[in-house]
Amino acid sequence: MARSRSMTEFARKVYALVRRIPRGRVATYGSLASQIPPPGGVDPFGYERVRARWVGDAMAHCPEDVPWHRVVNSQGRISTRPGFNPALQRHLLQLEGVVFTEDGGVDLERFAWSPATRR
DNA sequence: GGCATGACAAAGG
DNA sequence: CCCTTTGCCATGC
Repeated sequence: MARSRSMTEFARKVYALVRRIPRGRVATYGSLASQIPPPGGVDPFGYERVRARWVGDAMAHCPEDVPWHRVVNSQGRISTRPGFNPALQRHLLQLEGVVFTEDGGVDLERFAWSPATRR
Protein backbone atom coordinates (compact mmCIF):
# COMPACT_ATOMS: atom_id res chain seq x y z
CA MET A 1 0.00 0.00 0.00
CA ALA A 2 1.04 3.55 0.09
CA ARG A 3 2.45 3.22 3.55
CA SER A 4 6.00 2.55 2.47
CA ARG A 5 5.66 5.17 -0.22
CA SER A 6 4.48 7.61 2.42
CA MET A 7 7.55 6.92 4.45
CA THR A 8 9.66 7.44 1.38
CA GLU A 9 7.94 10.77 0.91
CA PHE A 10 8.57 11.53 4.53
CA ALA A 11 12.25 10.71 4.14
CA ARG A 12 12.52 12.92 1.07
CA LYS A 13 11.13 15.83 3.05
CA VAL A 14 13.56 15.13 5.83
CA TYR A 15 16.49 15.26 3.43
CA ALA A 16 15.17 18.42 1.80
CA LEU A 17 14.99 20.10 5.19
CA VAL A 18 18.36 18.93 6.36
CA ARG A 19 19.89 20.26 3.16
CA ARG A 20 18.56 23.66 4.15
CA ILE A 21 20.37 23.75 7.48
CA PRO A 22 23.04 26.44 7.08
CA ARG A 23 26.69 25.82 7.83
CA GLY A 24 27.46 26.34 11.47
CA ARG A 25 23.93 25.55 12.58
CA VAL A 26 22.15 22.42 13.76
CA ALA A 27 18.62 21.07 13.92
CA THR A 28 17.12 18.48 16.22
CA TYR A 29 15.28 15.35 15.10
CA GLY A 30 12.22 16.61 16.85
CA SER A 31 12.23 20.08 15.32
CA LEU A 32 12.66 18.63 11.85
CA ALA A 33 9.82 16.23 12.54
CA SER A 34 7.54 19.06 13.61
CA GLN A 35 8.06 20.71 10.23
CA ILE A 36 6.76 17.70 8.36
CA PRO A 37 3.07 16.75 8.45
CA PRO A 38 2.41 13.14 9.49
CA PRO A 39 1.97 10.75 6.53
CA GLY A 40 -1.57 9.89 7.52
CA GLY A 41 -2.66 13.49 7.66
CA VAL A 42 -3.78 14.03 11.20
CA ASP A 43 -1.70 13.96 14.35
CA PRO A 44 -4.16 12.56 16.92
CA PHE A 45 -1.71 11.28 19.48
CA GLY A 46 0.96 13.91 19.39
CA TYR A 47 3.20 12.06 17.00
CA GLU A 48 5.98 14.59 17.24
CA ARG A 49 8.15 12.27 19.25
CA VAL A 50 7.31 9.40 16.98
CA ARG A 51 8.13 11.31 13.86
CA ALA A 52 11.37 12.38 15.48
CA ARG A 53 12.18 8.71 15.54
CA TRP A 54 11.26 8.41 11.88
CA VAL A 55 13.61 11.26 11.15
CA GLY A 56 16.31 9.18 12.76
CA ASP A 57 15.35 6.22 10.60
CA ALA A 58 15.48 8.37 7.49
CA MET A 59 18.86 9.77 8.42
CA ALA A 60 20.20 6.26 8.70
CA HIS A 61 19.88 5.93 4.92
CA CYS A 62 20.52 9.49 3.87
CA PRO A 63 22.11 10.33 0.51
CA GLU A 64 25.70 11.57 0.32
CA ASP A 65 24.81 15.17 -0.36
CA VAL A 66 22.90 15.55 2.89
CA PRO A 67 24.68 17.38 5.74
CA TRP A 68 23.76 14.68 8.23
CA HIS A 69 26.25 16.00 10.81
CA ARG A 70 24.05 19.04 11.44
CA VAL A 71 21.35 16.92 13.06
CA VAL A 72 21.55 16.38 16.82
CA ASN A 73 19.15 15.20 19.49
CA SER A 74 16.84 17.25 21.66
CA GLN A 75 19.59 17.76 24.21
CA GLY A 76 21.92 19.24 21.63
CA ARG A 77 24.04 16.12 21.85
CA ILE A 78 25.21 13.71 19.23
CA SER A 79 23.14 10.58 18.95
CA THR A 80 25.23 7.46 19.11
CA ARG A 81 24.94 4.61 16.69
CA PRO A 82 26.81 1.31 16.53
CA GLY A 83 30.10 1.42 14.68
CA PHE A 84 30.24 5.16 14.42
CA ASN A 85 32.55 7.52 16.25
CA PRO A 86 30.65 10.63 17.37
CA ALA A 87 33.97 12.49 17.40
CA LEU A 88 33.75 12.78 13.62
CA GLN A 89 30.40 14.51 13.75
CA ARG A 90 31.60 16.79 16.51
CA HIS A 91 34.69 17.62 14.48
CA LEU A 92 32.71 18.46 11.35
CA LEU A 93 30.50 20.79 13.34
CA GLN A 94 33.42 22.46 15.05
CA LEU A 95 34.97 23.12 11.65
CA GLU A 96 31.84 25.09 10.87
CA GLY A 97 32.14 27.09 14.05
CA VAL A 98 29.69 25.21 16.22
CA VAL A 99 30.76 25.34 19.85
CA PHE A 100 30.39 22.43 22.22
CA THR A 101 29.90 23.03 25.90
CA GLU A 102 31.71 21.29 28.72
CA ASP A 103 29.15 18.52 28.87
CA GLY A 104 29.70 17.66 25.22
CA GLY A 105 26.59 19.26 23.80
CA VAL A 106 25.68 22.17 21.56
CA ASP A 107 23.96 25.23 22.96
CA LEU A 108 20.70 25.00 21.03
CA GLU A 109 19.78 28.53 22.01
CA ARG A 110 22.64 29.71 19.85
CA PHE A 111 22.96 27.12 17.11
CA ALA A 112 19.57 25.56 16.54
CA TRP A 113 18.03 26.31 13.17
CA SER A 114 14.48 25.93 11.92
CA PRO A 115 12.94 26.97 8.57
CA ALA A 116 11.43 29.98 10.31
CA THR A 117 14.80 31.01 11.62
CA ARG A 118 16.74 33.61 9.76
CA ARG A 119 20.43 33.08 9.42
C1' DG B 1 1.49 -12.45 12.63
C1' DG B 2 4.75 -12.34 16.73
C1' DC B 3 9.14 -10.43 18.42
C1' DA B 4 13.28 -7.63 18.57
C1' DT B 5 15.55 -3.41 17.28
C1' DG B 6 16.28 1.54 16.47
C1' DA B 7 20.79 8.44 14.23
C1' DC B 8 14.00 9.83 19.37
C1' DA B 9 12.14 12.17 23.48
C1' DA B 10 10.22 13.12 28.05
C1' DA B 11 9.99 11.90 32.72
C1' DG B 12 11.63 9.83 36.93
C1' DG B 13 15.32 8.10 40.15
C1' DC C 1 24.47 14.61 34.88
C1' DC C 2 23.91 9.51 34.07
C1' DC C 3 20.93 5.63 33.59
C1' DT C 4 16.39 3.38 33.03
C1' DT C 5 11.67 3.14 31.72
C1' DT C 6 7.83 4.13 28.86
C1' DG C 7 5.32 5.65 24.64
C1' DC C 8 5.10 4.86 19.51
C1' DC C 9 5.73 3.17 15.13
C1' DA C 10 8.39 1.39 10.92
C1' DT C 11 11.22 -2.58 9.54
C1' DG C 12 13.22 -7.02 9.10
C1' DC C 13 13.37 -11.92 10.12
